[in-house]
Amino acid sequence: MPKTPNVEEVADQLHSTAIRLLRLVRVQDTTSGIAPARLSALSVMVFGGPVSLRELARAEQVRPPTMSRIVDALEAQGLARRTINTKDRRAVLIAATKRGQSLLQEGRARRVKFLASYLVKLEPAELRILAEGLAAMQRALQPG
Amino acid sequence: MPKTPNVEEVADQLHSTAIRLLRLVRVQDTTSGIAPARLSALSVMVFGGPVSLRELARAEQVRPPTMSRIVDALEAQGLARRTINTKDRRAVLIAATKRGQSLLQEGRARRVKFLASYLVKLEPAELRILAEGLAAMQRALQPG
DNA sequence: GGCATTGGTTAGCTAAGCTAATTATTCCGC
DNA sequence: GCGGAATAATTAGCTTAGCTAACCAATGCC
Repeated sequence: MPKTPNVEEVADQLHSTAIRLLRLVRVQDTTSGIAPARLSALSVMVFGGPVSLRELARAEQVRPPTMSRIVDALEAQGLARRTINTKDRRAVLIAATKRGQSLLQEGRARRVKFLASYLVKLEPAELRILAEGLAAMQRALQPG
Repeated sequence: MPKTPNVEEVADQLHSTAIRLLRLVRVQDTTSGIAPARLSALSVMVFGGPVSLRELARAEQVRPPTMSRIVDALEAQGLARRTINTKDRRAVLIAATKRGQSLLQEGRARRVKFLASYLVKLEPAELRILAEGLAAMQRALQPG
């Protein structure tokens, strides 16, 4: 029976491994031809559905004026669209276009495929442990 | 005996969990009063020792001119220092100052502590699985 | 109906990214 | 050991991404 690991130490490992992992997959994004901040904002719309600009800004940890210009750029590239919110005409509803959706999905698939190419080095048992650890982490990060 | 999970699916979960995790801890960096790109470059020096500008740029996936100015800023803030490399006088050696080191370590500690505050919600058995999964992931990401 | 609140944009700044061009070494071939 | 190619860094000048302050438009509430 292995001894229970120290929480701070696990957090430390987790932190640096996450950094390394994203640094690794980030290289794949250069192919997409879309700037990181825009890609990230687009991803929020694609996975969360139409959102107001404020929500989008909050999700991206950015101020509204910053997001306003990112959305300008996404619109100019035909990847997102502002639509009027009939419930509250102050707010806009921002949604990804078809093209924005597929572009994001392709980029994401590239990242995931690339990451998977590292995971195939693991034994089935290791992969299973990784999947279980991941599930535990997701529970931990859950709000509440 | 649980069945062996699908590699692509694990990669997918891993990817999105890593994104979520870093987005979560990033909030802690606002306290440090140092911009993200600088903090990240500083971290490379602190953990890897003195490096040339090119190495630093490569590590950060950035072009040399960009890194040159980040180092300018770090020097101006008294967090890093360029020293001459007597072996190759074209190149500079960039190192964190004492103050740069402690500033980074404090920031890192804040992030880790914050992350740890989520992990305490886990049962000892879950934490152990997480630690094992993490070890597997580190093996997978290892170059080679 | 008037006024505070809320959502978004505009203006104007700094920081962070890029390419192209310049300068200073180093390396290499002869 | 000299001259040219290659390499390390910086400078110049551009775009994108971040910010605050100021503004306009719609909502909401007494």
